[in-house]
Amino acid sequence: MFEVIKKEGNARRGVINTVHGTVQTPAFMNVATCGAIKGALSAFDLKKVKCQIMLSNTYHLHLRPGDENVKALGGLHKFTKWSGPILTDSGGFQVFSLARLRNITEEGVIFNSHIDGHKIFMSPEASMRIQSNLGSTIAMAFDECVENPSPYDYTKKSACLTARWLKRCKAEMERLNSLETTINKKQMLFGINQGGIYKDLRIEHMKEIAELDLSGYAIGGLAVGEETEVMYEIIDEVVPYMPCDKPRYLMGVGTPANIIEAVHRGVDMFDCVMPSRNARHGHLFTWSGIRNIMNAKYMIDESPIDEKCDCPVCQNFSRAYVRHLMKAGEMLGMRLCVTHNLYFYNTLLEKIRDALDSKTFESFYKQYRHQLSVRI
RNA sequence: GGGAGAGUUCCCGAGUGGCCAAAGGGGGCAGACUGUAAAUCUGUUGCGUUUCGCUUCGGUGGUUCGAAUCCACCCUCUCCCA
Repeated sequence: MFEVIKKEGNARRGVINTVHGTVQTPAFMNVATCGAIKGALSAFDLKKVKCQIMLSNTYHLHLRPGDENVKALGGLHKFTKWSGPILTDSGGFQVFSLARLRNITEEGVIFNSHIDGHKIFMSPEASMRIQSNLGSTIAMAFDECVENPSPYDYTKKSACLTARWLKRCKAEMERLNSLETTINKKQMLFGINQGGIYKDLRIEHMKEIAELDLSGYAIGGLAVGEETEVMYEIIDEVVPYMPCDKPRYLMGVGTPANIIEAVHRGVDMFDCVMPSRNARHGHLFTWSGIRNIMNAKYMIDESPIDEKCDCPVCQNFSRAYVRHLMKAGEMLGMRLCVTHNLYFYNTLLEKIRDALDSKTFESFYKQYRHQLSVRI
């Protein structure tokens, strides 16, 4: 399933083998919450931006078009025409991010749909059933994500609940994978570490879930309010307790600098809405730093978004043109920006892998850990 | 030639004696965004020596303690009648 090929310090170069193909790690997962990259990119476009693995969302696809319908249509791969690996997030984060009125119990969570407000019940079993219907490559455990900082006692209670839920997720997934009608009978399950900003809770929780022998382990509940340095400290504390022979996934992170720092600390997988969302707002990542293409200074600038980038956008269009499209509200503007940013992220991870392959990651780390955050 | 109406800040447009440097949009400028309720949200948009001063609501003059707001004349535009 997963193999570490090379190591440099704590950083790891690996391969995940799945029924939908291999993922070279460290890897960035391209976020297609509702089955499409926001900014009008399809599965065909994902190939052009060097995407290895796509991420979609249990909650969103459950609400529409409905996971039963996706199953009837042959599963998410056939539906979206993305044939590579897909990871589905469990909906746990949505409970955290969009449910003001929610009721969390041992059994699960009741909260309101963001579309029409109707009551939704989500539980470990329900999340697993939905993800099984979607037929994703990797299913995420249904967890509770607490904001940082949260009180110690609440965080502890929550982490314990997430651990109990994980056992239910595993049991339900095994049951579903054994059914004749299941689309992907080799669906993998990743557990999620929680514990807020408390090191003892994080470690205790990680030790407990590591025993379940899942396909991979994620660090959740970070980049949700705490200082960046605190996030790095938590990663440093937790990684030693994560199984060496399983992929490590830092959920929802992050900036290019965050990713470089996390790889340095032993993380293998990432996902983040930042490259796509920020692109839609004209905020572009380059090898020289961060550029807001909407700024007036690009009005008559004929150079590409990034001179060092060989993406289709930088190979063809000027800053002035992209800026114009964005200012004019043309859909193409967003599409080009999202294309560039995802290409940049996927290339960043590719360069990280190349550096690990050639044992030069340490110098790569020193060169880029600050440079990519500079505003230009 | 006769009648009616209108001219407000970059644009549209509200304001009809003081609480008006002037609502609200748009546009401009800038910022935020981390398992996507986000093509969203926030700030700013006359000048300056900035808890205050100056200039500004078509122009000129006037009334008033005080005028974008009232009066007179002028200019421009729109519509209706000849």
